[in-house]
Amino acid sequence: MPKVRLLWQGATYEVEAQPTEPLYAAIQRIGLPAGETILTARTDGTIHELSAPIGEATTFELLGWEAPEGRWVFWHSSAHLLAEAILTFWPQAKLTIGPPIEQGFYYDIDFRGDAPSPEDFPKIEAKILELAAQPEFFVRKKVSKAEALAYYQARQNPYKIELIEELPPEEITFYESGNFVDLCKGPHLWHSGPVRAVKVLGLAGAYWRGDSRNPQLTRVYGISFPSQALLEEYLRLQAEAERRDHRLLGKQLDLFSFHEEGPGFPFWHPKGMRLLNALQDWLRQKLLRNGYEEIKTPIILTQTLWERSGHYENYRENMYFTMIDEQPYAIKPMNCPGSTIIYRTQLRSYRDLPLRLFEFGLVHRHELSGVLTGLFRVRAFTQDDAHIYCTPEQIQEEIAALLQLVEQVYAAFGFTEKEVYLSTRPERYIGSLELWAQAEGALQAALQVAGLPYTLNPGEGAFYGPKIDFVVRDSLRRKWQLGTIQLDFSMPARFGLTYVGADGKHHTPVMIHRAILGSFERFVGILLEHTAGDLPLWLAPIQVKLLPVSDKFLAYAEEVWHLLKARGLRAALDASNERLNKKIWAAEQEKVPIMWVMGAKEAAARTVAIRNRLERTQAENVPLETAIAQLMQAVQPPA
RNA sequence: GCCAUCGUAGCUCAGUGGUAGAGCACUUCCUUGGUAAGGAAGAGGUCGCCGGUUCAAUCCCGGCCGAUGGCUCCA
Repeated sequence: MPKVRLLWQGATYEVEAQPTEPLYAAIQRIGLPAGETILTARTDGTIHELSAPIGEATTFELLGWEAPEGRWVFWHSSAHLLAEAILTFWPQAKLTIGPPIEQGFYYDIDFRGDAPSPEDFPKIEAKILELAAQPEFFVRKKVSKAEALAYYQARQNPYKIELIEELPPEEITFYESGNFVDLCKGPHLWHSGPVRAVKVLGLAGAYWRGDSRNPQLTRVYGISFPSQALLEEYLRLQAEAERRDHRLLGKQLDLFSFHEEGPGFPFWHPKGMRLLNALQDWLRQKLLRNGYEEIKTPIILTQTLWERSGHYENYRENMYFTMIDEQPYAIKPMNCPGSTIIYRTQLRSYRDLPLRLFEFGLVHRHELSGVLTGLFRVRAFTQDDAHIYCTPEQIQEEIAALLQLVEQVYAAFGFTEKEVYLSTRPERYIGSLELWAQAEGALQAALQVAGLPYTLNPGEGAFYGPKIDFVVRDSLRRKWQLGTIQLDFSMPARFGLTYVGADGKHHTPVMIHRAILGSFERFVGILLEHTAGDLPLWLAPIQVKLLPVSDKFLAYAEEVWHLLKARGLRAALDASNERLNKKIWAAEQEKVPIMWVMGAKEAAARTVAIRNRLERTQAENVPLETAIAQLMQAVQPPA
């Protein structure tokens, strides 16, 4: 009898098995939890259902909830349960497609004018759990095209018929579970037993095949879990994310606002500017220490410049245009063309390279009205942009230095968990194959030297060069793409940039576009959600708030206030005629990290009582000079 | 841009075919209070904008503007 190897939770099992028997039988024979915590399997890089015959494969990696493939299959089967539940209440509904997604699943359904509403969600959820508990076995059935068509013609479902018409006739499969049958290629769970918690999340309009000329369907979103505890954890995270919404925090902390007078264009309030400036000052100093020079280029430049750069051809829909003295101009959507103009102001030698020019450049982009979202998607933003001009040989060293810089910058905000993506030459590209090979090799080598694990995205690079993208995870483990490093073989040539090499001849430099935070506006939004508004001292708009116990001590408080301001500390004074409790409460609402309470004792002894919000500590009778020195120390930004 | 929902005081929200309310914030007064909201009074809105229906519209209808969620995850 042939043997197969099973890998499960770090252990390897060998078991005798017939090629014709289903995988779950072999798994069960050695006492492993097939169909319970084991959800599916992988062999040769493809998912192998537990109910499928073992076949010729000899090694199976068994996958549970922790594996993305495990959840994928879990949610795919859950989508079938959702559809089955819905058909029991809305028998007239026509199913279309119901795939798993990154967080759950959905099913697009034509309800024929009688769609469910959120009040119906509980009964749908209850029905799904009832079906799941039976449990239902997912049985794969190969059917002929004629059978398949007949089935859906009888059910008057034009969508499924359309799908079937486009499928290769020999590859049509149905999945049966309970009384439910669905056209589906799988893969699925062996049975529905592990589905123990489910939530219908919401409804959305979606067009058949994503085309607005097609009928409008109702998309029902859902998510399911193998335990109630996991569902509750998910709901807790959702609620937490809602609580941390940067749009609410921006209002609560009085940082920025949006108005009809400028949709998608943020208005920064005084406290928001303090934060934004602290961020920019810090990064500016860091870049200057790292071999960069700062530049600033105009916001409005002639249209001919953008024609030359290629933006007019490729990016026009996102650009704003204007006329000056009857000449067409454009508002810059990117900073690179301006940077190249500064490069060209001198004859550059290879000795000048690499030349690192950074610009906190304000760019405007016409985003579709429907996608604007707080600071995350705006129509005007400030990039922490830089362009590095170097020789092809210098690429690797420059990238290595950049990787270090990126690491340091992210660490300064507590973004310690990051993912790196390397995108390589696409089908449509410019530049020589040799240059591409050298550049991709340099990026790869730099990543390897830095010991950074990365995901390869073959063919996903820009047409003008390969790139590295950085994605960080915030405190709720949500992903945010921040930085990007893009090699550019196109623009230096388009703008005729050259440098004189050691051989005395002119050469074309390579241009590295790079942003670390991406945009300051978006980054502030991410930082607010990451920290729930509890910004670190070095960024806090108000670092310390002075709370006199009564207005008898206002004079002392004002004196201290001036001392703090003179030292460049961001201090505020609560001079209101309120009780201490109220002042503390108000400062808490503002999320002020440090409060100094001062009353009779303090005024007499020239001390302060320090309340630290984040550390939840209090210190009494701290001499003023000591307190100031401590504070000066504490507000120091990271290196 | 498309679909759905929403738009009432600075903020969060309640409400009605007969020209509008609460809490917080704001102003004034009382209180001078020691670690998360002291008390009282007052002021504040052409109910997003434009048009229509009606004796009468914040409410019903249409258009526009804005916000929110979704819209390339294809059995």
